[in-house]
Amino acid sequence: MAPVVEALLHALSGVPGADRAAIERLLDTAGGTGWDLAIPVHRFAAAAKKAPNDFATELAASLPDTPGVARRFAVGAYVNFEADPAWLAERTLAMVTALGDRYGCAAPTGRTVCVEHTSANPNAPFHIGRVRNALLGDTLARIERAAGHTVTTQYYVDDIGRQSAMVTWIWSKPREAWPPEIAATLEGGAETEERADHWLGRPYPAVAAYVKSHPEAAAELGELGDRLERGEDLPAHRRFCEAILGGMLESLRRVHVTFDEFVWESSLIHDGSVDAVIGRLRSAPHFVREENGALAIDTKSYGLPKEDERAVFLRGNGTSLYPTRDVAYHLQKFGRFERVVDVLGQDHLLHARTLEALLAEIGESRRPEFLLYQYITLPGGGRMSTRKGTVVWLDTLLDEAIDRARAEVVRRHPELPAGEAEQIAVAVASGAIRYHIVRVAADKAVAFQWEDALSFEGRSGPFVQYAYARATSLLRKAEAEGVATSAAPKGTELSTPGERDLLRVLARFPSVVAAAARTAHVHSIAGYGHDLAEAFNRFYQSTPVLKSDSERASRLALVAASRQVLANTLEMLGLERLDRM
RNA sequence: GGGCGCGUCGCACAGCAUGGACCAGUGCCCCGGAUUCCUAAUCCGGUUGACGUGGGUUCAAAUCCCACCGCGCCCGCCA
Repeated sequence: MAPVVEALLHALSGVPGADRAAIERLLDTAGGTGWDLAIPVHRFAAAAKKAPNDFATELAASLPDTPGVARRFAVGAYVNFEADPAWLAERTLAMVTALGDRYGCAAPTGRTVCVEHTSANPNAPFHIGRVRNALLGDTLARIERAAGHTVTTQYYVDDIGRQSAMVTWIWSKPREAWPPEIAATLEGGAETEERADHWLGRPYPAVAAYVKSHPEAAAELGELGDRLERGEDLPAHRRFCEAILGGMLESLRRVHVTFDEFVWESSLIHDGSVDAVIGRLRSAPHFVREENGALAIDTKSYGLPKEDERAVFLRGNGTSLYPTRDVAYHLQKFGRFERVVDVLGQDHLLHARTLEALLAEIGESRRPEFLLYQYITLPGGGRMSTRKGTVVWLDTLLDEAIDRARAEVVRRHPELPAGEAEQIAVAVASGAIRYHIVRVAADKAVAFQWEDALSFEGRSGPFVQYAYARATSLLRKAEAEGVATSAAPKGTELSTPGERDLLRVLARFPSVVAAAARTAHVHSIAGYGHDLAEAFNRFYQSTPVLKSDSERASRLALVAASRQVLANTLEMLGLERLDRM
């Protein structure tokens, strides 16, 4: 592309507006036309006061020869550049081979990025309404790493506040003292058989309902919340939180989501950083004191869509609120990272704006970047809510996916040992779920559908995994038969339409990754994975490799490169690579 | 009421940032085909569209602007 830009720049010198930026913006890979690069010239023709079609014809004729460009010609008001296919093939394969795992990745930038995601309260098992945050965040972190940054992922654990206190509140009471409607939730379960998050989280919805209609219980709970914030009762509470969090993380590990660091909300209170924030907010420009002693910031000048136009940061009873602690958390992050990214449900938008306002009030100029996403709703519509009990657990979905995948594996490969079949089933299941969630743009609401989530065909994770398995098994066979792969594949031997299409998709990968990082469009990597797998499958179906003669070594090199790029794509999406499936 | 987001074949999505060959691409569904040949979780062919509505800007609008309609979310001394 760069040489073509230079050629155009040279040929268009003297035309007003024909600068490098304009050319780069207009020059694009031509869609279904079959040409590799194309540029519309209307704009330049107008500037030169000529008819667009004539201008294009003249421009095409006046362009200097460019390495890698086989042909250049005008069609209507467009100038097309057809790449020399052999040149493109050899260059692409050489690049993939040389870079290997790093193909598609940018050179290290040295910039540090913190991606905070998931951060679900440790009070119940992980449900699929929450999994979008985890998958978006985890995949974004992988993309940012590929973009050359040094990435740290953080999980902010909320162990302060009433929601978090509910579990401790109920479990700290002797079982005989539990209200019957809460105790009933334990029936049919077995402590020794269920994972901690499932077992300890069982009464949570009932507790939430109970305290709504029982003021004395609500008061007790509020008191516990305050004690926790003051640092009392913390060890017991921490044990419950850790037990449940441990279970939730187990669910997340099943879909290959892990974290570099955990930041406990209580630690920000106990190390004094929340107090420091409160002190700074007290002397902020728009500080106001409410009647009962609560402290707030007047947010009129920030244009928040809040009716009362103020953000309370300290309750009348002297305890802090979530936004206040979040300011402390962000100051901590700003101190360690150059960029700070928060993955948030779009219902937290107002909170994000409030956070920005509070940061401005204390004179902090840095801001986090927000990746906002819409929720996954129930099949009939409506939010999943742990408190309302309207959820599908991630574990339930995974178990179902594994069952279906296992059935498929056994049907296809009855000879496989059970252990290997199971391993494949697990990989296919998690791949299907990850891909299904991440393939849709974050700002699109998604209604959960079992059949869609569990699809192993078409635009799915297993589709991409399958292409990789095919490539792997082909190369395995080549090795077993002692067939050599060319170290210097000849572009002229890779000239079928299927090969050229595949080569083009391979060549596209680095710019797809760069664009995904720039826009935080995580779903575009999923889209690329499908395109690549599709191109490979078409090639595979239409072109013999091991059974070919003179082209065999070159074709094997193409297969090896495809396998490499499929591997890099799968890694970026967090899907397992399977040698067979 | 105010704010944010979304609205594209029957269903589910991509394309919108930077308008350009888009009489719009993909998957599912439906119909028909491909396995003596490297894995048929695949491939090939067929059917399916007022890009929510109306206006505007432009040589050019799914893409930008305005208004309206529909849906979702938010507007707590919850998180």
